[in-house]
Amino acid sequence: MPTDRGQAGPTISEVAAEAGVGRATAARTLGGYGYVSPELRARVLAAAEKLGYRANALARSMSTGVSHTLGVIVADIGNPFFAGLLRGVSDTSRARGFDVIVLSTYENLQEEVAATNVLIDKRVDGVIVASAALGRDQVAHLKAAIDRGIPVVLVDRAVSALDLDSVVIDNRDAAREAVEVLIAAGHRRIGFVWGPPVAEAPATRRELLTAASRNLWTDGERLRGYLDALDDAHIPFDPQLVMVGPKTEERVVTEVGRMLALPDRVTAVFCSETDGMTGSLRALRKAGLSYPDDVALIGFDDSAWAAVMEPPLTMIAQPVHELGAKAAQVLLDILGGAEPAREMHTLRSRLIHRSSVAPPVFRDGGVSGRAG
Amino acid sequence: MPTDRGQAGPTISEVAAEAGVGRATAARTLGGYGYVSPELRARVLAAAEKLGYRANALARSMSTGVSHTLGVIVADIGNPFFAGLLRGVSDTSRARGFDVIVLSTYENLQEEVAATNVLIDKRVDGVIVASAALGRDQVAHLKAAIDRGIPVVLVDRAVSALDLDSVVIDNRDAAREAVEVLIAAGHRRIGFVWGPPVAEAPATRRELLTAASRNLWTDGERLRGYLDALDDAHIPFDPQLVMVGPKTEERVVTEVGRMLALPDRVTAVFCSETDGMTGSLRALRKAGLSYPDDVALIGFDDSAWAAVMEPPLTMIAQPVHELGAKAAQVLLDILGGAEPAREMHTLRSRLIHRSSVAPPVFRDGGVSGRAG
DNA sequence: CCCCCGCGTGATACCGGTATCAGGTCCCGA
DNA sequence: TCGGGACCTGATACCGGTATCACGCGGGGG
Repeated sequence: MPTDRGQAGPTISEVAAEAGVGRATAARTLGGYGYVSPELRARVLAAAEKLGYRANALARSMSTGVSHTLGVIVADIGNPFFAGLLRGVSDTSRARGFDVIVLSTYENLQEEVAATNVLIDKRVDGVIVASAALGRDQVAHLKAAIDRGIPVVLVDRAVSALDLDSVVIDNRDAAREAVEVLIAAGHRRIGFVWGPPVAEAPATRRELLTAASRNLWTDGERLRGYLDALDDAHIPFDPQLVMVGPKTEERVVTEVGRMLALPDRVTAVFCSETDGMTGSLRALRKAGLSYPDDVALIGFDDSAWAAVMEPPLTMIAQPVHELGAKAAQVLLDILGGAEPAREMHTLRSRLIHRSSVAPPVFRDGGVSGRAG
Repeated sequence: MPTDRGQAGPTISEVAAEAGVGRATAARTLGGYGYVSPELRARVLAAAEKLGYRANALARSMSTGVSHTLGVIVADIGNPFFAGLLRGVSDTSRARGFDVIVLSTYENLQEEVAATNVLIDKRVDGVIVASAALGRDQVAHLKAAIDRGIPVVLVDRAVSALDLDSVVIDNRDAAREAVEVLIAAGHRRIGFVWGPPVAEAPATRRELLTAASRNLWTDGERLRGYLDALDDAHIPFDPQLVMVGPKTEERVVTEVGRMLALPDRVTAVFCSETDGMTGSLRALRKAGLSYPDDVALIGFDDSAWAAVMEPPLTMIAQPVHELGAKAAQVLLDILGGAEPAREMHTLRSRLIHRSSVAPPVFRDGGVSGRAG
């Protein structure tokens, strides 16, 4: 069926025939390489225009070995954080002529491996990944990509077992700063809505740190920041005040409710993620408490909503767009021939002071902290 | 440099050589077509395993003509609405073995055309697009894709000039229902945070409708729903109560502020998008007003935040994930050989009644409506 | 006047798969 | 014993580009 050919659009040979020149001449003209006399060039261009010629990028990639496509692997494309990051990646790569294939892993390493294979098969030029990998035994898929000559840049999460460029924010500092603000306001019973899914609640600080190292890099860093601030203020660590387990809003509600019901209850809560903040707010309401007087609040991931809450919430804003943009830039530079720096590019987050932090109030019949 | 070959991974020929069989035999084994004796099959498989063979999807696409890749064109990948939609697309297409290239247009038709061309060039098997196109003169790029045999499915926005499958929500009904709720509560001065960028504020209902037809389909539908509800209740339309122009949060703040400052001020506000609601909330606070008593509020695009506001907000929840999933499903079915239905698949949105709607209060020295 | 060189063009070998088809082997029946 | 057919296997022509190279033609120098 010659009609089928019309379907998929004209090829370079058809343009050449139409223009009455050789295939190679048409190819040189349309491909923009080699020399073609102005006269023939004009004829080819006219023929291409007439036929509506568009180069087949697949065929081009076959012979050049470059696809002008980047692969991006994130936990969840539907999460506003990753959506913003993706926008950063997408904006800067499009500006340099690259397109993006996005794959979500839902924090599942199997999916991450599968995603990597898909990208290898599709011969992307480079990969940006927010990896869930931790130990040396979990990075084989990324190593495989690199071995095949596909540069990999990590984003949002560093992976110590891999010596790669990674673009992250100062998670530890950000968490420490937030908790310091809480401490400076006089709080000593500070709950932490954390949430890596661990087998059982860690009882000691050591167990907690172990759990942290077995989980997402960002979570580990934020926990360390929390601990840093406590240590500096000589506030003893209390395992009852950190929530572990899946970070669903429902669980946050019950867990924060628990911390609020403790005899020596929490007077401040620090949330490690957006869902943490909305969950905490529900828990507060359920307990008939309000902020900032009954409990002070700081959370990760600012949004337009946080600013219109009454009172407005003090939040940590991550530079989501820049995170993605920088990752793309580093990767594109490597593709452009730059030597990989294999370093950690740390972007600064920003603590936005609004009105959800106030000093703890000492209620009748109870002391809300050991502050003296 | 034979080392370069090692870089990109082994080819089928190398596997064949390693296994000591012909290229075609290795291809049949690895490609899973034709017949190969168990013995040779085992040898090929072993060789492939040993060499770490992965098929080059580009080469495969070249000869089969299918890329197992879908193209998705949205306004803004960073927008939570599209991010959720994209997740729906991505989930269902991955389940069927398709991957996704995402392009953002930022509501710019030029970008949409460019995006379409990129997808044509990369030979995607199908396209899902939330198009900004309106008239017959703005759909050439989509027609071109279809002419080349690439099926197109519209999502979120229908395009009347194109007879295609489109997956949308009941925008008009949703808007009408929301405004009806406001009217039922006794409101007659109902502001509409709308927002298509029009040259100058339309003074009449007719001008407004004209403006609507020159803008995003969803916006037009929502405007009609607003008007429907007003008509049914015999409430005269007042152009002062609908905000036009770019829907940035800043503009919403000033525009809603204006409506609030009117002599016969607004007692309820209906917002056509997330930014509309946060902007309205800021405007309220600025005016020293609160909801639901001073002004009732209903907005589009529910989020976890709307539920934790105090009082919680009554919102319209769009089935974002389903929107994307359904679009992907329709497209994939067409790719699977199904005849395009060329119909409008309308998904139901849900009005979530919370506590931001109350009857208007009649204040000292002024009547807030003509309700008697 | 002829040769050589350079320029412009077209023929062609890739890239790495798919898919068709020719041909070799082996077995069976006449 | 020989012919025919079924069954495997491998050679090869695509897909649509890129890039190398050979060739023909024209002009300038010896």
